[in-house]
Amino acid sequence: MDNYNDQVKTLLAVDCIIFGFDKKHLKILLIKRDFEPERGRWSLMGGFLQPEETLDEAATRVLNHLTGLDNVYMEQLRAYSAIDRDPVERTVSVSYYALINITEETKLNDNFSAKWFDINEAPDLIFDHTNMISHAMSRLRHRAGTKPIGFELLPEKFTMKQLQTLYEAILGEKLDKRNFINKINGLDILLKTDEKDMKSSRKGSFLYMFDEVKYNAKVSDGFTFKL
Amino acid sequence: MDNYNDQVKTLLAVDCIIFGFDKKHLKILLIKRDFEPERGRWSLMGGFLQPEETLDEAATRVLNHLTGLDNVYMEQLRAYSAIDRDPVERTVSVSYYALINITEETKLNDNFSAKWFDINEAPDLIFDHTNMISHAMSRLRHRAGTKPIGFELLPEKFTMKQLQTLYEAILGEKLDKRNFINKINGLDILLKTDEKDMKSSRKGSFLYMFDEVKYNAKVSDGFTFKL
DNA sequence: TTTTATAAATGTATTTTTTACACTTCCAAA
DNA sequence: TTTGGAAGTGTAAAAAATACATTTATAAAA
Repeated sequence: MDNYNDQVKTLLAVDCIIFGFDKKHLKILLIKRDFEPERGRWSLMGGFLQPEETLDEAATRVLNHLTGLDNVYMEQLRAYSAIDRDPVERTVSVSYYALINITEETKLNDNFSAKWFDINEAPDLIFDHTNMISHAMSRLRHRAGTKPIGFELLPEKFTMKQLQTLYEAILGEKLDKRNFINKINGLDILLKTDEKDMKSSRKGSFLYMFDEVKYNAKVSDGFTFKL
Repeated sequence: MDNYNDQVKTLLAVDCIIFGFDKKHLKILLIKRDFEPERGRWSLMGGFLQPEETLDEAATRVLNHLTGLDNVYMEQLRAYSAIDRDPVERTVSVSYYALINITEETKLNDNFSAKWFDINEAPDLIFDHTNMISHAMSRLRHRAGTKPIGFELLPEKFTMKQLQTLYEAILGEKLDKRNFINKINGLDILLKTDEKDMKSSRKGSFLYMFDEVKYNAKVSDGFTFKL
C-alpha cells in the first residue's frame, strides 16, 4: 500500500446541528458569521479538529464553546468531502447533531451572534450546511422512534402534551392524543409525579419524568423502545 | 473562528467493508497485509484520501483496486478518529460498505492476498476494523429491511430460496418460507422469468429478477420497500 | 416404465398491532 | 355557581404479522 509520508493531509472539521425544542417547535441553533469566509451569512457552528482530540471530543468542545453546555447528547452523522465545499481550502467536515433542552440558563456565547431558528424557517446557509441539516433531521426522526432521545430535548419534568408536541415536531405530523398516550404508557418507562403543570389549563396536567434506570433495566432484559 | 492557516491537517483514509454472498453465507473480503504497519495480519482494504477526490471516490477507487469492479453499491458509514487507532501516525478513517455479487469473473488483485471470510468466522483484525465491521453489519441489517439492496449481492437471476437464504444470512435468523415468499410477492417488484434453476432440485425452481424500473416507478408513486 | 426421493410451490386461520374515534372530568376565573 | 377549555380515559375495527401442512414436479433409481 501507500507510504504514510507520501500522503497528503487534509483539513478536518466538525459541524454541529444543534436541536432544541421551545415547548412548541423544533429549533436549530445557527450562528451569524462575522468572520471569513462567508462573513455575514448564517451557518452551523463548527470548528477544526485538533491533533489531541477525537471527532467526538471536537464536536463536544465546539458545542460547549457556543452554549456553555456539557453532557449533551450528541451523535456523529457523516463526513462531507466534496472538493470545493469550502472555498478557502479543501476541508472535510464531519457532522454531529446535538439535542439540548433550552432553558433560561442557556447562555449563548455572544461572539457568535447565534440564534434559534424554527426548523422549517432556517435561512440560507453556507457550504453544504443545508444538506447536513436534512441528514440530521432524517436521522433524528428515525432515532426518535427507536431510542428514548426525545427526553433530551425536554426539561426533566414534562407533560404528556409537551411530549406529544415534541414528537409531532420531530415527525412532522399530527398524532392522535389517545393513541400516543396509550403507546407511551405501554412502554412503561415514565414516572408520573404528583405535580401538575398549571400553566396550560385550569385543570392542570400531571408532570412525568423519564425513568432512565427502569429503561436501562428493561433494555438489558430484552426490551426495545419503539414508538 | 479559527484561521485556516493555523490549523493542523490530518491524514484521512477510507476503509471498505466488502460484503459478498456465496449462495449460502454472507462473506467479507479481507486482505493479508504484506506491508507495514501490522504486516502479516488481516485487515479491511483501505487507502488514503487523495487531494483531488471525494471520500466516495476514494472508496470506489480502493474497491476497484482490489476487485477490478465498477458500479458497485457503496455507502458511507462513519468516521473513526481515536487518537491512536493507527500506531504509525494519526489517521482518521471513514468506513464504507460495499455489496458485491461474487462471480467466477471476480478476479482479486493478487498484490493483496485477499480472501473471503464467512462473516461469523472473520479473523482477528488490525486497528478498529472489527468495530467497523460490526457497524457495517448493523447498517446492512437495517438497510436490507428498508431498501432493495439485497439484490446487489445476488446474480441478476436468482431463486426465491437464494433470496431467502440471503436475508437469513443478513438478519442472522431463520425465516418462514411461505411468509417470506408472500411478503416478497406482495411487494410486486420482482419479475418471474420462465427459466428454472435445475441445480438445486429435480423439480427445479423458477428464477426471478429484480425489476428496478418497476420499483422506481412505485417509489415515486409513494411506495416504500419494507420487508 | 414405474417408483422413489427431494425440494418447490402454495393459502388460510389466528394472533398481534395499529388505527379511528367521543365523552367526562377537573378547576380557575368570571 | 356557572362557564370555558384543556386533561384524561377505553374500545371496536382494520391491518399486519405469524404459525402452520399438503400437493406438485421432476430426475434418478429400480
